[in-house]
Amino acid sequence: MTSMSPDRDAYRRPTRPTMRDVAALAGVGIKTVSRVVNREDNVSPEMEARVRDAAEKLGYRPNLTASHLRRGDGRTATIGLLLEDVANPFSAAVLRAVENVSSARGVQVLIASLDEDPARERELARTLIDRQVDGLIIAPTGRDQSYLIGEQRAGTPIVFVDREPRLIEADAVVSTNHEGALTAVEHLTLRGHRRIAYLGDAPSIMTAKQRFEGYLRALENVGGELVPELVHHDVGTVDAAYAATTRLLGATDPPTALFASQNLVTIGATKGLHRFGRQSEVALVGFDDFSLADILKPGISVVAQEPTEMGRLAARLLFARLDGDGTPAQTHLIPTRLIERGSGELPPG
Amino acid sequence: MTSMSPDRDAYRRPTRPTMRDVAALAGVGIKTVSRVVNREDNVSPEMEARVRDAAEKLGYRPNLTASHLRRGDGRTATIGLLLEDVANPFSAAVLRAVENVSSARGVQVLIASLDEDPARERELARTLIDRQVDGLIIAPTGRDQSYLIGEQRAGTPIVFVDREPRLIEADAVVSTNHEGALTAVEHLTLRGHRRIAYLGDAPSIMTAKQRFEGYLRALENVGGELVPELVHHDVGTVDAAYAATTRLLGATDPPTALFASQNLVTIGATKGLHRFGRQSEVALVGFDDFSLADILKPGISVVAQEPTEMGRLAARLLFARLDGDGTPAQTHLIPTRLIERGSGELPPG
DNA sequence: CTGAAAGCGCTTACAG
DNA sequence: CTGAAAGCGCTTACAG
Repeated sequence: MTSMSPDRDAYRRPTRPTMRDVAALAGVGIKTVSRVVNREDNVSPEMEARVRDAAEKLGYRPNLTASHLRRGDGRTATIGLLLEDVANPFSAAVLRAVENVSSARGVQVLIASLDEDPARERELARTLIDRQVDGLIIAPTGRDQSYLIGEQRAGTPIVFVDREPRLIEADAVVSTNHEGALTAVEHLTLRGHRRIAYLGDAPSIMTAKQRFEGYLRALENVGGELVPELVHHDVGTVDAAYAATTRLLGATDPPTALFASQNLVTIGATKGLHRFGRQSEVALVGFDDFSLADILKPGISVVAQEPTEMGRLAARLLFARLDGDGTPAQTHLIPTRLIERGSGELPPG
Repeated sequence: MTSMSPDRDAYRRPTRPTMRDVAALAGVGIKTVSRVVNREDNVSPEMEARVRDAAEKLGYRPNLTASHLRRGDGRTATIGLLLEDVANPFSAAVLRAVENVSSARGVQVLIASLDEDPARERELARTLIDRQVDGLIIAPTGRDQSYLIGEQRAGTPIVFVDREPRLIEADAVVSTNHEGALTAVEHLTLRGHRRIAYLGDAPSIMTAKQRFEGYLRALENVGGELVPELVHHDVGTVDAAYAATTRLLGATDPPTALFASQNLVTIGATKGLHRFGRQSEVALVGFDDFSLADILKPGISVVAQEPTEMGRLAARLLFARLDGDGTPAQTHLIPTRLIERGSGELPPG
């Protein structure tokens, strides 16, 4: 005999031993090997020893993919996680929390970044479902997730994180975006600021829109009016925020305070302020906390989110569905928390 | 007829339509459905239309898991990625780079964090391989990866990233740890520092050991001697580094400079220096760059790594193996780069 | 251009 | 306690 499973010599990938090979070497039926591999009862110690020896000798490893295909529940012990950008600290914290909950259950996580591309969102969601993930956690980027209704009905639970579902009913875990932004900007108006600039993502992104509306509400509450020159939408990166801040500071009538609607934007704004030495003159409150915000001079005041808590809850909700939870879908609001560190407490010019 | 694939009504998961269901509805053979789904040639437009209609009507989605099982090459278009902690910015950057290369090839990424737990490393590596990943990229935590030799021989290519393989020959992509640390500490000795503290991970971690050796070499080069009180091993988190820095600063004969051997440690040391207002007196050079290091006062000088480049190269090497590359395994050294920002240029007290 | 039969590696459902 | 047969959803290898 020259090789196991001889028919497969033509394939590029070297042959791996199968249960059949182990059974043949041990001189037992394939079902007995299956029993030993799966630690089922009703195997004599002698049989078990023979099977284990043979498996060891061949370097046998079970093919989980084949096993899942045949198993009754159709489960693969894999979930999919679609986030904006896994390299963003917020997304990375969500990912890590989801991983922790999943790994405690022996479930693996397939991840992908969407980069604000709705076409990519649909394609990746479909691909993951076609790969038989047991469930999906998604921070959607498009304005319509109705394409997931069929999958949901077909039994794949879907949980939204960070951003709410649109045109589909599903569990969701999101920050109190409107209230958080309102709190942040009120913190500035309370100190007398009226010329408060807004820096944030395109309002097509729901969270950005909600935060912008919180900003508007805070202005309204003090009878302030929207000053178009102070509003910068489509600012979603460190560089864009830096550039926008530079422009704002160079204007004839610059703002006395900035509200930055997400972590990268806050960092870019901070860099802009430092670049022109204005960090102790122009106030700044950011949405979402970030590393070292407390060490800068002044410290950066933020409305902090709870990405770890959000990821953990999203994963728990998903597994609850997989465990049979049939209660109506619900949106879970995770409160934000104002952290005063100095930059948000600076008085107007 | 009340349901498709009637035998499966007993299972918890609602039934999904299969190729058989589509074939039955379209009134064609299952192989014709397979041809249409896989966009093979030799299908009449009429047949194709009937199949597409039926698939659409049923909401049919192909089961990629079953497809992979039967396909000749045994590939699943999935790779595994095992990193220290996906929430660490270094790991997150590696992950994102691997994802970019993979997604361009239509390959999905299964990720997991190892948390410096060798048992977890072995278990997760095995699990991923049992799930039929096409290849594995790993930043190992244990001191022995010989357990992977069998898998490697059986055809699963393995590429190491950040940390070199031990007791197995495989491709690797690592930073010039020794040289980088040497450069960092020489940068300090050149300015006259002799009492230079070391803060870093347990030397059982190869990269930490190499960086520590670079530190030692730099001291030797100026005839300096190792001062045990200045060496803090087993410092791997922000909090631990903060605590160690606090102790160092409170000593009767404190160091004039610090070398921090990774990003979290540098951040913790920075916090410690700021806490006691010593950031402009005690010099600091960190290994691995981090966000906002340039905005702090003084800016934090670092020896920067290239996590994005490392992840990209690791993924490319893996796919080259999958494409048949049979050249000997090689370790690729990615140079580090000293960035002067102020903290590393402070003179000795 | 089309489809029936066999099989991927495993588990289920039985029979002994 | 053990194992032969059938089948998970699909593709391969053929035959027409």
